[in-house]
Amino acid sequence: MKPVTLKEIADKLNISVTTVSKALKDYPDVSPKTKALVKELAATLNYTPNSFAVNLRTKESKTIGLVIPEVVHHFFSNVIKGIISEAEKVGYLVIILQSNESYELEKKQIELLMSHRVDGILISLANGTADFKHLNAVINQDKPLVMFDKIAKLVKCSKIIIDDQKAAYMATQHLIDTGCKRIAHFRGPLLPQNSIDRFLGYKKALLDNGMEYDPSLVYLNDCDENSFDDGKMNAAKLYKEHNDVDGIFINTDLVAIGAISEFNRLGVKIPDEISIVGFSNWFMSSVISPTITTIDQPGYTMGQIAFNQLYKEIKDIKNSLTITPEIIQLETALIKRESTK
Amino acid sequence: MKPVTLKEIADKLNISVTTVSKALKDYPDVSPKTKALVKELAATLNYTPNSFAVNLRTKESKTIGLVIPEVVHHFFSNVIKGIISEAEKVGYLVIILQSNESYELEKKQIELLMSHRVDGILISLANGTADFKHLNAVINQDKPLVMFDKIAKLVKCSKIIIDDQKAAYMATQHLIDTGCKRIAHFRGPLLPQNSIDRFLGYKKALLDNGMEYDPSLVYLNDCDENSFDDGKMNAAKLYKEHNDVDGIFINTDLVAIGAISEFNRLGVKIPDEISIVGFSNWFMSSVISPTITTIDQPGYTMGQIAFNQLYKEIKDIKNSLTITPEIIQLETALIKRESTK
DNA sequence: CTGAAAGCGCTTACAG
DNA sequence: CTGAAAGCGCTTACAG
Repeated sequence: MKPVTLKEIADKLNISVTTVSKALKDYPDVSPKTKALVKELAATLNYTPNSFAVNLRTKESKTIGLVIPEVVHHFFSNVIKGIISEAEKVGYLVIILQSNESYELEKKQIELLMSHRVDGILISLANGTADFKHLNAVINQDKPLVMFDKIAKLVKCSKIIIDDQKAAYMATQHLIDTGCKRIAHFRGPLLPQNSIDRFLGYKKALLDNGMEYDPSLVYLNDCDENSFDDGKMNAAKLYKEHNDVDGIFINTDLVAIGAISEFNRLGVKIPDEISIVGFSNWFMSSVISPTITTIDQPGYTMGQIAFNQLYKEIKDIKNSLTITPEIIQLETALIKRESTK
Repeated sequence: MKPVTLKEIADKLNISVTTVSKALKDYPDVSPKTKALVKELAATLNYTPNSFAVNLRTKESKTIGLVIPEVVHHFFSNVIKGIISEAEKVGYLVIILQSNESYELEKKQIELLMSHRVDGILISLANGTADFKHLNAVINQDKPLVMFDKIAKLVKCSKIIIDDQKAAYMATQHLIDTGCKRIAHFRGPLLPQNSIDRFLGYKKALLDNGMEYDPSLVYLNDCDENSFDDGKMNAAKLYKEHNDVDGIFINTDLVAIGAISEFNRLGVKIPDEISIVGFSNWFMSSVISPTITTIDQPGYTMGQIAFNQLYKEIKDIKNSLTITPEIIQLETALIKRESTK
């Protein structure tokens, strides 16, 4: 069963394709009678415009691309959900691609999306990304690009973020306020901006409170991920190297869960012997034992706002307006639970 | 900066568009010299074919649609990952839409994908879906459709599933083997085929072991979801109504986690007073306390196989072959952990 | 080996 | 109010 075309409707009604097209789009210069006839026939024939032809004519696909480091991830899947739900409201579809935290793959995915001529691109950077040519290439082709969560400060585009430094400060301050005297930090990978900012927030909180900053208490991950195993490994290392540590601020809840699992295994009592604050408020953190004190990061909202910003820029470019990049910062909150006193 | 077209290349080289097109696609009837010239210029100009035009000509978009009940979901996000990664290998892009477990939305999403003329559709049904017209409409338009995990037996298309009945039987048998005498079942919502099959497996295991099947021990969810709160609520109800129950087979790990949280709150010891087996092997189940005995369900593999089956059918239809629907069943395994003896 | 021509299905500026 | 015509950028059967 072949899809119905404008021509078939036109032929059956003995009018021109032009008139059919205009009637369906409610142009004012078509008689109500013709409009009614056309619309009725279109409905009974189940006509839907051939989007390939429409795309070619209008040069837009009503489709955006999303490049994300990892789909199986509590925070990112919430972002995806927020993006999809907003896109739907305005008839946009979302193509999702993973970078697996790899710069090479991220670059490839961007090129793929560009060659498929999506109307705009949403991206959260891979941890391995340190070069931004592929992103600037998008902007240079007048294609809107919006970054969220994991951004590059040097790329000139809109960014939806949280204040990682402030949130990390809040987390560390909470450890201090609840009596911790020697606080370590699991920093995650080296490159990403939010690792850097969270680290800076941690450090600033220590110094502001007159505490010593000891670089040997900052633990990096081996590779470009933030995994459960990173938490286990760093917890084991910390336990051997710095038995006097009584608090840890950990980059990501998943890593915190790994650390807790290791401390449980070692018989280290949380929060009596060591307090832990995570980051991101993964669902898991509220059901694990002990439940984890963490920073709530509004993934769903971030997705919604990121899409809407991109959509705005798509419309602006269509209307030949110049885009002025915006930085939108979302609020975070400390969620107190059992892993701190 | 406007994208480069074939015409521009042709003009610069003083040859025809036809020849340029053929040269780029390595047609045998173009001289090696011309090919080299064209390819070189195309590369320096950074030419990429306009996919809108290609789609219109070839009537295919190299894009598939995926309709899924929920993105923020451990099992489904693994499936998504499997689908995307396989699609990428053959140059296919994936548009993801959510049904939110609603039949109405699912129907709308299917229509959206059809009107965007994706090459095929992958779907896992919403719990609320009991009518299959929207799915048959896809098939009737010769568009390949492949279902996975949550399927409709009555729709004639390929299906990638696990043997839910057998897996549920295995889970229940494990409870029996570890000494449970009175076993309840949290069944989830009423409609979906895998709820039905898991229930049947549970019942069969009881009867095969000469145990009584008591319908009052089967707990349904209030709405069409499988949530943490369903687990809490049903656990609370069960505790009041059937204090003698010493084992529960629970439809989904997330619900099992809710139940465990409630039993922890009530001071019911797991597995000493009550044993629990979940379903799906969510990551969380391996880190919560107690860790949960469950059925491992290979989401990533299921996604890969589902895409490859769809891809095969897309190619078959392109070659005017008739599709013979296939049912592919994946193996599951019981993962023994602390929530059972 | 090269190219003119038709056509995929639509939209829209223009003429009547 | 209606419609002929051009064109979006490509592919491919056909002619030379």
